[in-house]
Amino acid sequence: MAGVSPRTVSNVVNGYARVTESTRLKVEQAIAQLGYRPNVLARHLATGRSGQIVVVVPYIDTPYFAELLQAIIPVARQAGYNVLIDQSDGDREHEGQLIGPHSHRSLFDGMIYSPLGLSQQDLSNRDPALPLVVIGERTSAANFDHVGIDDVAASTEAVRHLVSLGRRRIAAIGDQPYPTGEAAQRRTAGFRAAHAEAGLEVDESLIVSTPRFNRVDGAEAMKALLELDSPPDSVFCYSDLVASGAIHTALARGLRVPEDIAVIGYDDIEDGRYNRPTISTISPDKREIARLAVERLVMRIGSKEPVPGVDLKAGYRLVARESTTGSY
Amino acid sequence: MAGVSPRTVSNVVNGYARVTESTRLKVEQAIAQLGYRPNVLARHLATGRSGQIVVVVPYIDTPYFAELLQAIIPVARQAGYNVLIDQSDGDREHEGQLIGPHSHRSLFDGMIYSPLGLSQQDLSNRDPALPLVVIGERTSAANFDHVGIDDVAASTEAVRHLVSLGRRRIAAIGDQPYPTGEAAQRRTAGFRAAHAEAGLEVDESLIVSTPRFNRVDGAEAMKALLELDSPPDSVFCYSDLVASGAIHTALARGLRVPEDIAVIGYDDIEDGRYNRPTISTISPDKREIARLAVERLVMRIGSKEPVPGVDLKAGYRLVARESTTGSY
DNA sequence: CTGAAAGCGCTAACAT
DNA sequence: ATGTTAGCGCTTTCAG
Repeated sequence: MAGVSPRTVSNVVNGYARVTESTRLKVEQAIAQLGYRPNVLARHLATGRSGQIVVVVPYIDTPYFAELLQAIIPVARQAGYNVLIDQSDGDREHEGQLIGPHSHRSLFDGMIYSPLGLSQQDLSNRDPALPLVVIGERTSAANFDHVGIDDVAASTEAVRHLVSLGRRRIAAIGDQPYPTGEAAQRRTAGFRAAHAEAGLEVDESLIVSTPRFNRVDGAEAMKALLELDSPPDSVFCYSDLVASGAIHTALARGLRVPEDIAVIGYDDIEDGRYNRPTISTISPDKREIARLAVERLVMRIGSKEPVPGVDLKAGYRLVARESTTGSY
Repeated sequence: MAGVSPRTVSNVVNGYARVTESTRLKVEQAIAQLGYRPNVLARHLATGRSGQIVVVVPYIDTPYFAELLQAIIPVARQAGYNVLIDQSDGDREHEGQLIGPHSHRSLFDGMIYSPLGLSQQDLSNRDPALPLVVIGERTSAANFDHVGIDDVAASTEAVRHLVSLGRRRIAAIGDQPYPTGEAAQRRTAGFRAAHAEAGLEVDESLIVSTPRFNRVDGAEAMKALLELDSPPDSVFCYSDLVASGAIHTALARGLRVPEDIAVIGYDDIEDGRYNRPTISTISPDKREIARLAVERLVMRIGSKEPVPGVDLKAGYRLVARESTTGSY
């Protein structure tokens, strides 16, 4: 209809080569008139790419991951990719299967992965043909990238905030002193750094470990802390969910938050803004994380040569809300 | 390698026509030896199907939907379909766009849809070429199916349970007396039915509406109920999240659950099993819902002629936990 | 800058 | 029951 060859149409549609303004116009008009839509399936076959990326998170319904997912989807769509969502359940075997050799086979072109059960070791042994970007936990390695915020610095800032409010007996809920708990350990490192900075001693009995980062864990950890002979005057929780549980316990015990005990969380999930009191938190820039991860993954997918793994840091900020400052 | 034609290989791979045992063996051996894997992309192009279905839920991170999603994914995968997840945010416009004409265009073969903002009207006006199964809200229509549980019966049973425990002033939290609140209204209908059955009057002031079915809504509704001159002795909440919020408020007011006020929810989300007290609830058979929805959708996708819309009912059961019985 | 034509790897009507 | 073969609709090498 435009009087040109498929080649030219393809060029116009994909914005490839330089096409004369006049022919481009002709083609675009024909496209509009015909209501033509490229057949995605055919394109996939021709290019050998599925146009899909999969993002694997431990749990879909954990607010932090759900929000991250919601940030990733539009960015990926923008870049021409569809997003497949997979839940690993923090199951080591399942996670291993996902990144194992040929797990994909034309189902997806790359993976954004938030590991829980897998060690750095596992991650490095994976199918090197699978473009991979890891989010949150772990650090990068030779053949994949990592996107996250500076956990140590962010945690230091969170604790520094408590110190600045005059708190001195500061507890930490969420440490995970084992190989797969790297992210938690970085937060503990920040916790210690802030103490050092302020010339405070760390009372080791105030650092409590939890298997996961959810409400129940927070509630029980807080209970333990409140039963100490000398309970803390403030708590740094490694997730907002933990903070929510911890606050719940404190209130149930008749304590006032933040007057009797200040609580700060991590993640800035929406729930925290509606909690009573609203929860102070470290707010990672989820959009930036999403953007960096997708950009990097798309680059990897497009690259012919192997790409060296890099560590990308997104921004974050401290958001002071009622659970520490008490004011509105 | 097996000395047969592509046609035969295709037959074996897809289990199509009758293939001689001997040739099938030869082919299977060759497949194993070569490590052959069918190219999904090519198959898609040849069949004109993408092998993907999309499931649209209002909010990914609402536990009920997240659990439903987790039930659907394996079933769909089993049936050879990949699952795309989309969140509508309960946004009417967005939802309309999703089911509008040509919204899909080879991106997916069918849709499982849990509407929130769309009316029955919108749903019927959609692109009739898109195979559709609706979950939860609404009822079926000429050109799509509906899968759900019998909300009226289930709600009746929930309230009957309260009655059987000797409760007489029973409240309901979650009514939505407007066009898009059909599911809520069915629960209210069950609430009334149980009253009629027991010869109890319905006190209209005990039926409180909420915009959504979440914790905050439940907490605030409960607050209103407790401020009545003659507060209820039990509450039927239209979701477990609502129940969780309601219980929270009750406990914060120093009431005992269930002694002072019994609470029953709906959905049987995992959180309810860990709540303190654990939450009694109506437990829809999510696996059956998933199975029915996928089966029906696959059938629709495969069918050449238009399929009449049907209403499929999945099972459910009453699960009595601490929030009503108090026992463990 | 544009055209011609060869696939991408599979399925399925048609033939035997 | 199995072989032949023509596409599916696009991308892309090679010419011009």
